[in-house]
Amino acid sequence: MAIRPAEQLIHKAAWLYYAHGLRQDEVASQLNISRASVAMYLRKARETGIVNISTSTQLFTNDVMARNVEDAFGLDAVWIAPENAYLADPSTDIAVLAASVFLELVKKGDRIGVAWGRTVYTIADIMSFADLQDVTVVQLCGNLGAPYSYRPDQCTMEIARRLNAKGLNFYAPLVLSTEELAKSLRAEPVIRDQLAGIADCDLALYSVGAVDADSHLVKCGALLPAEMEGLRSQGAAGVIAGQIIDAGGEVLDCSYNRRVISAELASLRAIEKRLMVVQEDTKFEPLLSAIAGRLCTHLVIGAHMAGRLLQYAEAATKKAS
Amino acid sequence: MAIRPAEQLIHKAAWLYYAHGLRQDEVASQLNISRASVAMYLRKARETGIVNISTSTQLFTNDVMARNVEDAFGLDAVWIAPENAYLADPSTDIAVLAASVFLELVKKGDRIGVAWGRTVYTIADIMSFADLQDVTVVQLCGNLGAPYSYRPDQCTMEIARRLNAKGLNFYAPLVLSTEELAKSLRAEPVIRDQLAGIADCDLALYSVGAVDADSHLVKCGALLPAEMEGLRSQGAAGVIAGQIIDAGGEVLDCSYNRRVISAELASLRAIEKRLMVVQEDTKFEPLLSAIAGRLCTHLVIGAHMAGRLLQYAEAATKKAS
DNA sequence: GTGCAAATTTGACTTTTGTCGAGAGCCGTG
DNA sequence: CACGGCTCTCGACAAAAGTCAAATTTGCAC
Repeated sequence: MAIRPAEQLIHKAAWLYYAHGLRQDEVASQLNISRASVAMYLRKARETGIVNISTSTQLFTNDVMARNVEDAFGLDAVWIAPENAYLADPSTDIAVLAASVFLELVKKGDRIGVAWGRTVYTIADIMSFADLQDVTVVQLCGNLGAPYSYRPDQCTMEIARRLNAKGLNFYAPLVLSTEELAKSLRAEPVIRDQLAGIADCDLALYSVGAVDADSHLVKCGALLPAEMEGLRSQGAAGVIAGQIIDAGGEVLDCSYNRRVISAELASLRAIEKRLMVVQEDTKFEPLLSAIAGRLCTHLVIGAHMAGRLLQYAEAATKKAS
Repeated sequence: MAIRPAEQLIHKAAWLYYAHGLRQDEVASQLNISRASVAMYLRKARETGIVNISTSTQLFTNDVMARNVEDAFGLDAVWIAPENAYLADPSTDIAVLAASVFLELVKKGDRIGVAWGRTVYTIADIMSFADLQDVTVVQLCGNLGAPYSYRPDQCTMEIARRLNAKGLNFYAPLVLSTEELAKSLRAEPVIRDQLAGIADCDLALYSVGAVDADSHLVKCGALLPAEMEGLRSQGAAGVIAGQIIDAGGEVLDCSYNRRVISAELASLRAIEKRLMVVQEDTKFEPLLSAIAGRLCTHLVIGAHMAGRLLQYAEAATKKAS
């Protein structure tokens, strides 16, 4: 794509307006266009990441509670969205915060792994645009036709689009009907390369799923409610990138997991920054499992969840002493 | 400085407005303050770097001319401000561009070396605020009481202030009256550490000075016009961080240079990214010397200067063939 | 060339934002 | 405790930015 003249104009308008601080009508007269056009160009500039407006997330890290959670669970960084707060929809607040944190963690040239779920898609949806060069977004797990609009490949592609980055999709289903087929598929060069490339990521973005009938795996038909219940009694504690993990944060030994095409937990752990975002309060145990399995170094949660984590940590300390 | 309640409010207002996209009156009602206060908080948020508005400098790197200059002189990156352009004051444009480029090059945790001069001070003055954590700004050369408001230490401190970074000043004059004194001073632990720390910088920001009666060195009384003229006939071609360099970009062997307290050129060359900004068209030869001495890897200049550079490169190529 | 659809641009209008002086609250001081 | 000096806050007005339907241009197939 060559630099179209329109693009040039957007750049110039954005430059004069944001860098030089001219008013829209001044920009308009400099470029010999109407002010309305300038307004439109500026909107496009914001939407395409030519200008970047980012707010510091300091407010949320400076929180004493965040520090405590970091210390108690040995995490690199924790952000806590105040839930009692002044917003209509508190769960959106976590996603907005997560999007800001995510953008703050991304560096030029990074390779980013993205998993799938309602949370991740919400983040992708509200994330502002940026113009990162040389960034690659890779999908962490296979695809699943979802009844909703957030399929794994869509999460990946949407985030790639927002960052002006390259998106790398997984050309495989998340779960297959037999273990043999899954094994063969994993051996396919295309898939194998994709799986191997996951460990090279600099940053991962995912949430953790609950093991219940409301799970996406159930809603998307990958598992029946009864199967899910069965897995739970076998020790299933959470869902990471489409895989079932136990309370220790390890892959549960079950047929389902063997039929899944997804990132190996070892590959995920090889990623330096693992950003986990948890919106729902019901995901307390799944989150504990993920932390236990060292699947998360950076965490974005709500104030209530943070409270529960600290309470849990305190109880554990007391018992130990 | 503890987090004052006002600061907290600024953060919240900025967060609701910029991250959540609420209108000012909505923010006002959420926080139970008047809309006028919100507007004021938002201005403060922008001024203190709590929110960051940055425009992509792509427009200027994508320029064909910039690419040509990069290739012709083996530079890592070149930005060219269009001088024929739509702006009242073209020389400001270079400084504004330089400030944007500078902010784009700075990374968290960086150590930044800053020299001194009208250009550098102009950049510091128009640079927008940012909230970089763990950034250190160090002064590249000794101090000089200037008749203007841009003393070396002020350049350093102003940039540090804008970045919300730590500023490290040089507690020494730029030039001493005897070589012996300069030598002793350089051996002082405080000064020695400072000088040694320069090579550890990740980024340097400086301009190059001309060898004439208009030079800062003359205006600030470090050198008499006649002395400057004398140095010129001895091969002086430019001024870098208060030192005289020859056409090859090496330190000129002269008494003045031996009396100066400033970064060694070898230390400067050890800095990965050396951002040089040249506003005045008269600094053509000095710039060539600086490039010859590999004192610049990243360059911000005006279109006219770029034209002269390319013309020069072309002539040199022709002569060679 | 001609006609049509899509994209772009514009002027007029509405909404949102910036600004300023007045007034309220706060604190150390005489 | 009254007094200035200080900062913070507010209401009202002016300025700027966003929006939309209509007009214009552009691109393209025929």
